[in-house]
Amino acid sequence: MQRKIPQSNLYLREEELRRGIELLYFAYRDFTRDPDKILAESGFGRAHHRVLYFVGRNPATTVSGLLKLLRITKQSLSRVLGQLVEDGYIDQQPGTTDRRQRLLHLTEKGRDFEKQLFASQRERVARAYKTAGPDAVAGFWEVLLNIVDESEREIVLRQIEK
Amino acid sequence: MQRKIPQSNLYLREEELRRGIELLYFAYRDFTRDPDKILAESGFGRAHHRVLYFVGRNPATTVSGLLKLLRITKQSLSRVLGQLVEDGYIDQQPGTTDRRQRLLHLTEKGRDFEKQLFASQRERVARAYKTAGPDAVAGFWEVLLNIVDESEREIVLRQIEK
DNA sequence: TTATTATGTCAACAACGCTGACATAAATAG
DNA sequence: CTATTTATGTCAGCGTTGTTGACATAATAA
Repeated sequence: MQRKIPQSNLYLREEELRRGIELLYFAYRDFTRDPDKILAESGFGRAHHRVLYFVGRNPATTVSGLLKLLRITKQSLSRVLGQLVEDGYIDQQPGTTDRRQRLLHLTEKGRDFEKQLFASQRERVARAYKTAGPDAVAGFWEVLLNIVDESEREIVLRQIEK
Repeated sequence: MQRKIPQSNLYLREEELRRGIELLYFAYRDFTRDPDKILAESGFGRAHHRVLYFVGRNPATTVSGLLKLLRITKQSLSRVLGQLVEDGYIDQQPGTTDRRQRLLHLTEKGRDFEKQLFASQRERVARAYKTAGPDAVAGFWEVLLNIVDESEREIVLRQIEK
């Protein structure tokens, strides 16, 4: 330590940190634009998207599983989940070993809708990946993962390695 | 075209696209957590943060300048900007050439507060940069920039190269 | 049997997007 | 010089989505 001061640390200057902060803001803003538009047409919002997305990715997940993954209150989740169940996008089955649980699955309608939402983001992300190239994409993942709370990283890793 | 199918395109499979989508969600969620906490203590929200941030980064910007950068309605902006002005975080001066304009500046109070907010994100981002390394960071920027709407990329580039 | 857990529900509140309508002062065009 | 456009502000209302707090039920676990 203290031996050599690597010039590469220049990328840790305020300027570069602000660049990351700004790009994260702008990218996230536009990243949510396409699905938001589709959702609005069906009378849903971004929160519905998340539930559809993660139920689709984690079939037979439970309510508490979703709560841990999303880190929102059960009241918030209950509102959107209830609507999705009522409108036939998600279906609930009592757990087999623990009958208090509600195992969540997308219905066919839910799968179709999720596909549509995914497609709207897929294009944007695929284009960005293609333009930037595989090495950049690896860096993109790496930095994002390290921005996640350390206490959450386990959960996130388990999710993205599905 | 069609000659060789590069195996590197594997990184464009659904799995890798979903990984980006998920990491973007989790990282953004946690990325906003620290400032949100500080903001709440002062009775502000995320929207106030953005205004403070971009006024700080673009001294003497105008209301319409902010509107173009943030892409929200003037009514939304007006609400938060008004509070920040009233509470003494931002100060308005009539434009010199065009007296209809309100040139926006952070006050000292505003600068102090913005520094505090920035510090809370700086740590997180700096740690992520350090862990991932400079090449990863370059990729992170590159992919994020390409996720931004093409029509907005000019504006974003101008911003991040300040 | 008692305590804990998984889930749900009712109510209220705040932040922050949005639309729509109207107002004023200053700049600019004809 | 008048008419239009521009920069900004304001009032009112609405929808989504997060929050807290309190209470309820059924099933599991101690």
